[in-house]
Formats: sequence, structure tokens, C-alpha cells
Amino acid sequence: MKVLNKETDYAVRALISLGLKPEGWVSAKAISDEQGIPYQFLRRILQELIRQGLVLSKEGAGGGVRLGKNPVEIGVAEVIEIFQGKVQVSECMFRKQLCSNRANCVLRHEIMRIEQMVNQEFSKVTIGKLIADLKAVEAMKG
Amino acid sequence: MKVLNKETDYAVRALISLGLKPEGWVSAKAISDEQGIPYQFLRRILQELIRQGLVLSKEGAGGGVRLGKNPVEIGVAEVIEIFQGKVQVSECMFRKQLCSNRANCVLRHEIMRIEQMVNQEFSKVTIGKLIADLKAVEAMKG
DNA sequence: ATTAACTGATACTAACTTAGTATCAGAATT
DNA sequence: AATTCTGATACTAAGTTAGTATCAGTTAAT
Repeated sequence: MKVLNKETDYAVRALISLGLKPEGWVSAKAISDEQGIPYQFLRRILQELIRQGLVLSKEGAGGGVRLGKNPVEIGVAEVIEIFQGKVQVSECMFRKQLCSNRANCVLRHEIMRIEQMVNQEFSKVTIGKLIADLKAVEAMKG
Repeated sequence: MKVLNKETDYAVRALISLGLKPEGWVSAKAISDEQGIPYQFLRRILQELIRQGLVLSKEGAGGGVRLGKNPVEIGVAEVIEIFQGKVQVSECMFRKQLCSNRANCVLRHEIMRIEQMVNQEFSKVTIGKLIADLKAVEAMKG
């Protein structure tokens, strides 16, 4: 069971990368090189992040992207939702047999509990937190 | 983000169905009819559950399947693992750029924490518990 | 004014996964 | 011998994923 797909994965890495350079515009090319993310793929991902307001962009030479929100306000849950849709355990379990037969599907209850928990946890993991942790680790290594 | 696929979904439903009839052999056809699961698909799923020891089988007329373990010892996590592999957030996040560059990848830490949590929660949701909850709901409805 | 370095939008593709179907062989019951 | 079942396994259509490509337009520098 793979939770994050490449889009989400690359998006998070790109956001971390941008969060580490809060000043100026960074080109997709630069991020692609730094993170080893396929250029054209990353471009499409960034375009989506721009549409969603997580990232700002400036066209033309010297342009690029930068974070559009405070890193501590960008949770991984939000990124997952953009590229993989809301966390849902099984779209059918809620509606098919067991649930339509028995008004109060017990699976539904357990599943929604876990769903919520996962969402909550992924919300708490913000780009800001990841960056802070990263810096802490770097500092320890000297 | 869909967590459970149809195989897991159907497997859990089939296991619940078997758990509700602890005596005798139940045919795949009967489960298929009861739960509205495509017959051939269910057969393949049951065969896998048999190979994994969660379910026992008896060939021939009057044969069928039955639970091979105590329902309270079958966690949904185990079923997920059979049909979707171990919960893993992103196979590459651990090995690529960020992690190979920085020995102690911070993403890895957060991600493994959530991974473990999800696994633990799905382990606690056993077929036995689901059946108990189901019976409780039924009883309340009279 | 031209060129170079960028993003915006969008179309395309190969490989893989998912969900479901089908078939044939063999075992137990009647 | 017929019927009812599982065992094993091959096949398929549709959808998803990961990645590529292209062209248009914008900005900056020369």
C-alpha cells in the first residue's frame, strides 16, 4: 500500500526546497537539478501548486516560483489532497452491500476514524516543520 | 487517496461473512450472492486467503471455505498486507535525493511514524471486532 | 529589436495496476 | 455418472501513473 505517489512526493520536496530559499524567484530548472526531479514532470506539478495558491510565479527571464504561503501553514495533507484527492479508505464500503443492508455500517465507523486520524497527522506535518527538523539535523552534524 | 482496493474490501467483507457462520463450509457462490461480490473475482481472493492460512477450504460438493483463525486474531492490517503489500508512504522518499544527501532524512521520520500508526490502527480493527460491533448494532435495532 | 530564460496550457505516450472474466483440471458428495 | 465445489492460471479492458513534448506568451538583458 503506497500512500504517496510521485506527484505528491515531488511536490513536497519542491516545497521544502522553496522554503529553504525564501527570497527571490527560483526556476523549475533549478529545483529539478537540485532535487533530481524530471524537469517537465516538475513543471506540471508546480503549475498545479500555483493554481492552488501554494506557490506564486513570475514569468519571463529571471522569473520562477516561490512559496505563496507561510511554510508552517502548508500541511502535507493539503498536498496529498491536491494530487491524490481526499483520503478515503474505500469509496464503495460506505455505499454497497454491508452499508445499504445495515443502516449503521460498522466498517464505516472504524474506517472514518482512521481516515480522520491520518488526515490529522498529515496536516500536522507542515513544510515548515519539515524544514525546521531538517535544519536541526544539519546543525547537529555541524 | 484511496486506501483499500477492491480485493482488500471484498476480502474483509468475505471474512466478516464467514465469521458470522462459524459452523460448516460456505461456498464462494453463497458469499458472492450474499455480499454482491463478483463470483470469479471473489474466488481468486478466497484462494489467496486460503494460501495465506486465513481461510480453510474443502474441495468437492458440500465443500467450501471457513475461517482458519479466530476472528479476533485477523486484523484488517493483515488483509491489506496480503492484497496491497505493507503500508509504505513512498518507496523513494527513503532512498532518493533528500535522504541520500542528508543521512537522517526528516521526512523519513515523520512518515514512518504515520505509517506505524496506520498499521497499528488497522491491526486493532479485527474481523472479530467488526462482527461484534455489527451484532451490537443489530441488537439495538431489535 | 532580438535573444534567452522563464512560465502557462495542454496534448501525448508507455508501462503498470486494477477489476473483472474465463477455462480447465481435479476432488467430494449424491 | 452427474453435480457441486475448489485449485491453478491465463486473459482482458479500462484506468492510473510517471514521464515527455510542444507551442504560446512574458520578462529581462543586450
